[in-house]
Amino acid sequence: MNWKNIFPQFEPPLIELIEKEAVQRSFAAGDIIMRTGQYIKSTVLVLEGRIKIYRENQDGGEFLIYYLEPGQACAVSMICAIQSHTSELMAVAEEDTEVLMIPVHLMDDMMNQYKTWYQFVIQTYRARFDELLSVVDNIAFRNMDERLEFFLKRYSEKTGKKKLEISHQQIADDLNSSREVISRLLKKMEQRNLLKLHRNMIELF
Amino acid sequence: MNWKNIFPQFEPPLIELIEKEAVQRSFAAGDIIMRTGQYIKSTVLVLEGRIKIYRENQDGGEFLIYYLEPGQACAVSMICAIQSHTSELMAVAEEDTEVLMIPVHLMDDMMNQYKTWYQFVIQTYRARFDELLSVVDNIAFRNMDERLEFFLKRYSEKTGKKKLEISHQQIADDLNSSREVISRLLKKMEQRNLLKLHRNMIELF
DNA sequence: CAGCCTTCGTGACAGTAATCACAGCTATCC
DNA sequence: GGATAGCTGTGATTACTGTCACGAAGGCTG
Repeated sequence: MNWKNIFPQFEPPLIELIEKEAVQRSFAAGDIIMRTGQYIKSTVLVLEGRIKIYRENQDGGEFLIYYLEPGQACAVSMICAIQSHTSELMAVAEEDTEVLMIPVHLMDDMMNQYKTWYQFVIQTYRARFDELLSVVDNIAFRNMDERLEFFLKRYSEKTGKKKLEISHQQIADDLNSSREVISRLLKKMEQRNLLKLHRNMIELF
Repeated sequence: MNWKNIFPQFEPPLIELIEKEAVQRSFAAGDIIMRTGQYIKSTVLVLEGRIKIYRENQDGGEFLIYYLEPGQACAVSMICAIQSHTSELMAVAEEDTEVLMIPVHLMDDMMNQYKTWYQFVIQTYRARFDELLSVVDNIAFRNMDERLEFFLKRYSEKTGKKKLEISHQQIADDLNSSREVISRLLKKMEQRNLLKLHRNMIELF
């Protein structure tokens, strides 16, 4: 696929280098791209699809941090890559996903030689840091009802759809809550005329 | 003061540059170093003392993110600096504090020219990102009692003391909880023989 | 010493969310 | 069509936390 349209900001020599050295790879929906504690060998750029980045704790609980979309990159994989650390996060393909994997050992040179790459990396750091901060905001200051509204809004923006094909259980998992709580809150939102509930689908107004 | 000992990893030409261009500044305990929404003009390196970085919400709630110690730098100020964004966090001197302020406009060149600076910045990003992640872990997965234990442990490590001079109210603020809750939990911990309570002081065992 | 402020202890109550229990409903697969 | 599995709705109960109320104790100041 023609990935240059997805990263139009990259300068031609950088594109050439990536073309030569990077590996393109496909993941099916549900595939695990990176798991907690795994050693990182590549920086991941998303070309197509959607990747869910989440935190996992020992007793099976999970917690959504953010989604990665085409044109975005995994900040963790960059930072870890540069320092050869392991990842502290899980990454799973939410849809069928295409990524470009750039070997770690190229990172240093790329940072030095290609201004557009350097800017992209800095940009990525900041964006992820901000998203992480807004996650903290939400769990620290908001109740589940507000967090749920925020989640649905974000999900709709990310997928570009008003009809969200997602089950209550999945939402509960992402918010580290339980299905019953989410069902009840959704019901209340339906009564407030913010949305309409269907099977396996939530229609936002 | 001789700050070179605090950043021994910097290469000599970088030290010269900083010596020439950076401004050293003192803050008294309690001074606000950076406030939410403020435009950032300098990157802050901590020489002495301790800076508390926290998030503030509209109704006066606050939430501790992390502390900065001598030898550390504010990742936010770096990212924001490079991109001329505003800060989303508050920074307050917890003790009398000395910092070095490096004007924003030098950042790009420093990143390109000084390997040790580049590494320091990357290192800082990663460290702050990780700390932020552990904050998320705590509020997402842990109850107040565990969060309190974690807080006390971290506080003790950061100050290097077993006798923490801090009031229940201050702890409650940092954890975005209330004084009564903290008092009760501390009492329980005292009964479990983990610590001893005094006025304005908590003695860890 | 008397007044005052801050800190701390504790009981009572309320609201949020997690958990358990169970029932109905839809879709799919033999 | 009947069995089965997954999704949804709802009540009852419980645990945790935040809020209100009030009192006691320590320390500071005039």
